[in-house]
This record gives sequence, structure tokens and C-alpha cells, in this order.
Amino acid sequence: MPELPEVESLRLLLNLAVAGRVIDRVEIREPRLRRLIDLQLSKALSGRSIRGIERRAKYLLFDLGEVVLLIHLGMSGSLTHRKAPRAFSDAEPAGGGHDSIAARLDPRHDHVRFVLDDSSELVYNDPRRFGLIKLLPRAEANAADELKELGPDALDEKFNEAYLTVKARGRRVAIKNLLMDQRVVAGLGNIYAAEALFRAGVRPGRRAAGLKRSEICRIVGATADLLKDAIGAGGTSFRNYLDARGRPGRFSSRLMVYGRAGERCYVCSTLIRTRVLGQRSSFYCPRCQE
DNA sequence: CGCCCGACCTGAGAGC
DNA sequence: TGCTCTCAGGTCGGGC
Repeated sequence: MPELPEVESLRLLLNLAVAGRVIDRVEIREPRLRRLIDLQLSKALSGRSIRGIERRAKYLLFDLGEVVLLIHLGMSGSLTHRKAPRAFSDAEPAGGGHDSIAARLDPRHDHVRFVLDDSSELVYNDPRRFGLIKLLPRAEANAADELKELGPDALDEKFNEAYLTVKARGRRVAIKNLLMDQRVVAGLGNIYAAEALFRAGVRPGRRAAGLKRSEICRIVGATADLLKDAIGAGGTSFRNYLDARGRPGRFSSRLMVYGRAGERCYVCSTLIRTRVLGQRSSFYCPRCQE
């Protein structure tokens, strides 16, 4: 699901929508995510104000003062901000509502609702329940198991040619798998690893250790450009990702290889191929990528 | 340590 | 229509 651009787009919208608001209460309808949600969450969060929202890799960190709320969307999670639920008499006539919010989200998978002091709510919806919602004491946030091993953010200056050169040294894994290893570089998933390699002109199956200096350099540059473009477009909606307003990302139409097996490369018209690497489908153009 | 694989879940789409 | 099969944006833990 959401990779760095989707989470970052979400963070920006949520900061506008809910920063400064106070959490009145938290309703947990389904605590069984990959790990059980702490049922004391409501008690621990009620009355706290949301100072701001940060991002590390694909994790959102809600700054609540003494504590930090860590949220990961897994493969299919979304977090949408909804205005106060309408009174029954205001409801849309049957068949009326079309465009709006979360119309595509199945309400059966609204697992957690954070009700705010203006009666709006933040709803966590996640059909596959691979996500994570966890509370951390502020002082221990950086040492949390989920965060302590993360490499530099893919948009960070620290993710540069020298760094990737060192990390690729002696590594026999495919470069795509290396890019998806969150301990090496944080934020890339299956879509953006494939897209970055297309932009860099490097095949996903190439062994990391066998890359030329110039290729490493192009991968780093392509990754940064790609992520900035994707964030600017509000991320990618391949299946059902929706942003905080319940709208799909606009980067989907700009994917060059992901999900395009058998279609023609937009650059050279060669058929896009697919190959499984590390149990994930990889897409590439055999002509544009060496 | 590096690497590979299955597990965790539900739903969409393809094929019969 | 309905069944069965495969696949899906991510981790995590175990085995070698």
C-alpha cells in the first residue's frame, strides 16, 4: 500500500486538517491488526492535543506531547478525516452521493475512530489489517522496535551516492530488493523501487554489488526526483489508496512500468516485462533498462 | 550476518 | 451466477 509519497501526502493533509485539535475519545471496533491494538488507547489519548504529525519511512508519528502515536498503514490501510457525522435528516438521498469521501471504503473495515473536539473524526480503515497502531512514550520513540533499525529516509541527503555504494558493497541481492530493505533506505516499496530503477535505466534484478558507480549515482538521483514528483501529485492510487480527504492520488497515471506487464514502454514501445524478485513482482523495460 | 521463504488477512479479478 | 485460483502498495520471524 502506501509508500513514502502516499504517507507524506497524507501527513501534509492531516497537518492542515487536525493539528491543534484535541482527541475527545478513541473508539476501537476491531483491535486485531498485525498486532493487537492496546485497548487502553482511548484512556491514554483522551484529552491530548495533536501538536503535529511527522513521518519516518512509511510511519506516521502523531506528536501528542508526552506520547507519540505511531501508525503504519500496512498494505491496505487508509486514514481519512471526516466532518462531524451528519444528522439523519441531512443524509444524502439514496443513490445521491457520488464523488465524496471514502465512498470507496468499506465501512466494515473502519477499525478505529479518533473523535476530535470539533466532532470531526479520523478514521482508520484497513481491510487486510496489516497495519499498526501503537502508543510510544515520547522519550522512547526513537528506540522503538519499529523505528530503531530504519535507514535514512529516501528523501534525506544522507541517502546519497557514497552511502548507497557502501551499502551495495558485497551484496548479492537484486538492487530492487536492496532498495526495498527499510534498513538500507526507508520509504520505498514495490511500486517506487520499480519506478526509480526505470528512471535510472537499471534492471531490477541486477546484483547490487555489480553496479557501476554511474548506475548507483543515477539510482540515487532518480529516486529523489521520482519521490518529489509523486508527492507533488498526491501519491499513487493503484488499487484503493485514498488520501485524508478520501481522494485517490494522481500519480497513478504516471507510472512507467509498475503494473504494465505486456504493455508498451512509453519511451521505446518495447513490451514491459515482469519478473518475481524476493517474492514480489517486478516490472521493467528490457530495452530502457540494462 | 546475509538471504530466502512463509505467514499474517481480505477482496478483486480472471478463468472455467 | 458462482466457484476456485492467483495476486495485491508491507513487515516479521524462522531456518539455513
